[in-house]
Amino acid sequence: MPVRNKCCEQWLHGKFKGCGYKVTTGRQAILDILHKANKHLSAEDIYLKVHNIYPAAGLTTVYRTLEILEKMGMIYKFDFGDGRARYELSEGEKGENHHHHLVCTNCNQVVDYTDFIDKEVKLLKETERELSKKYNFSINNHLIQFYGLCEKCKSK
Amino acid sequence: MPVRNKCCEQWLHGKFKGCGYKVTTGRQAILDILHKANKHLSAEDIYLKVHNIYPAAGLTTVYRTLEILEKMGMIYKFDFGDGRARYELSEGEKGENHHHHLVCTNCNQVVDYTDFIDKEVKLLKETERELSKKYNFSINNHLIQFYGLCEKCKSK
DNA sequence: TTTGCAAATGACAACCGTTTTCATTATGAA
DNA sequence: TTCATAATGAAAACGGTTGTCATTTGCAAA
Ligand SMILES: [Mn+2]
Ligand SMILES: [Mn+2]
Ligand SMILES: [Zn+2]
Ligand SMILES: [Zn+2]
Repeated sequence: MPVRNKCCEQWLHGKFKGCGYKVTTGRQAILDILHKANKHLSAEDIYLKVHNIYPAAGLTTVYRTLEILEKMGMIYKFDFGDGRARYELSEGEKGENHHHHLVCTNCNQVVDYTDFIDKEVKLLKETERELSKKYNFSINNHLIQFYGLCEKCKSK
Repeated sequence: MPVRNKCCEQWLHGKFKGCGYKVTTGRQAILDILHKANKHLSAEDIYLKVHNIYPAAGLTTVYRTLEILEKMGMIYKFDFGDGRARYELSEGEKGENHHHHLVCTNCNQVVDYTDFIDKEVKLLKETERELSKKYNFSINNHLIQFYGLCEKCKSK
């Protein structure tokens, strides 16, 4: 029953109840792990960490919780090409933590970047608008990843 | 032994031999399917089509051929989130067929677009340059996908 | 053309991340 | 505290992909 982010508990309860979900020990532990992690965790990564502080937890619950958290918009799910999904907190309903990725195709290291997003965002918005019109899509998200070799890998 | 793109055969032979690969009936059939397909095919899609014109072919060979074609830069491999990889011809070494995608999150329809790429390319190049410098990455590819609802799905 | 050998192949099994099943347990409203 | 129901964990199932291995094929050399 370890809940680190006491501040969020009220908000969490409200958010979960609003969606018809119960706030359980396992779910709190998983959210806590995601809050403390600054990396892109796989389901198993999360399972192992949760298991440390709450040994009764099972991998199935991790998958189920991640599924509803994604559905609620609280986390993002990514595929970096290594055969397992990665998860990352979106920091709220509006995705305040939205960013893009730099992926090393050799060692799978992933770098978040937000530095150049301002310029990008302008063009993305425009592109979204034009694409929406032309193809009759209602666009509500995008994925941008750059692939290459990280510092270590390119020097080999 | 059905080879539709006779024109490419010479070039194909050279390209394969240059990489130390043999030109086999199965490989030709797979490349032929990819040439004629204007959609994003899964390994099984390709297997079924190949099987029609060359019944001896097996799924394993499809996977193996796709792997070397990707390594050679002749095809792109994509993940649109439905649990299976999709493949698409890159039309040559330099990837002349590079484009971006619009993905319907409801029915998984995928639309290629190149219309607005010119403007995008300019910014992408700049972003790549800055990211390369800042994070010491050598960038050689990118993935851009917009997610939303297609015409049919948004009207439900 | 024939030969010889390494590369390629196909049937099948194994792999592994994820999902489903089902009997048991925990949550939260009354 | 009680109770209906949602959530859970263990285990099995699932499905796309990869590995194994005996057989076949491409193709260079003779
Ligand atoms: Mn990230
Ligand atoms: Mn495409
Ligand atoms: Zn690397
Ligand atoms: Zn759709």
